[in-house]
Amino acid sequence: MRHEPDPAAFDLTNELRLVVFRLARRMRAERVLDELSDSQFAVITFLHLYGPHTLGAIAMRERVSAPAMTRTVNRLERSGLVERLPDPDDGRHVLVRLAEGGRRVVTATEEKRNAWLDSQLTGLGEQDREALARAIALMREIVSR
Amino acid sequence: MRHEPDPAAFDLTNELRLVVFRLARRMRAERVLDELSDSQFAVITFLHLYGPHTLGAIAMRERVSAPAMTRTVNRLERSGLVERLPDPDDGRHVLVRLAEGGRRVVTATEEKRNAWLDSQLTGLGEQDREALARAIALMREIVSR
DNA sequence: TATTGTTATACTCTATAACTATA
DNA sequence: TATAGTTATAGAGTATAACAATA
Repeated sequence: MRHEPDPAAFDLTNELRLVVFRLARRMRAERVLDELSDSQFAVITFLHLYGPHTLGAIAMRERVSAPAMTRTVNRLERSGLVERLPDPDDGRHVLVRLAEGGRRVVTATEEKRNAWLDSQLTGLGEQDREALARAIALMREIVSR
Repeated sequence: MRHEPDPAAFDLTNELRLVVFRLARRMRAERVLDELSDSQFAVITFLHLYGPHTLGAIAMRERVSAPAMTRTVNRLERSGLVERLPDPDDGRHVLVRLAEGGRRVVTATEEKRNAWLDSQLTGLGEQDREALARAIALMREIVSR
């Protein structure tokens, strides 16, 4: 712990927290399918990033109960966005895999959000881009610890 | 639209999107009260930032229906986190104001999140801090457009 | 008449407990 | 016996429609 608090350092922390929440909120508003709940979208995004996982692993990652994840996966399966597969190594496991429809929703949403964000970043000078790249690297390090 | 896509610019956009979502998710995990739902916490955070608002204004800001906000405010009121006040200017309005208990929850959560984030930022060099400050300014500009 | 908020009703998401199938 | 997932049940969040109070 720091014994002499540094007001400038605190401001940096506090403002980073605020702006990250606000930007995340703004980007989340860029949607492709309004019918898809946040929980459902979080699952297909996770599967798109990290590949097929067992139902329990997804539930743990999303910090919801197994029954809640069972229902979320049921909805996604009925909508054709994910598939259930048997695990050849352990008959108790259910592997959940992104289906073609799910992949399309995730990529279309990513494209829409990137397009919005990109439009906000146009016209940035080289120094701004470098600062942003450095800040992104710092934030990546923080979240991957 | 850009006719010759710039791969480096795209990477910057894409990685900013990803890291902002991840950092927001990680910070959101730093909680004070597990019993408080996301909707409830969003309301008291909004009231803390922007002061008392009518029920309808909060519902619009949070993009939920008025009946949904009525119920959320009911819970918060029963928990002693907010208060309903009459609007002297318009008898149809209900002003919702953060109560002392709500203020404590918001500030304790902010402090916990800032403490976590600050601990992740310790040891940063001057150049990193400058890059971060510049990136924060850029992101603030984006969200306030 | 139009607006603000609440109540009525129905559906979704969530959790805990009980159950089934597999290890 | 222990573990992974599903089903049963109940509580909370959400929406639309109908209503009461106020402008």
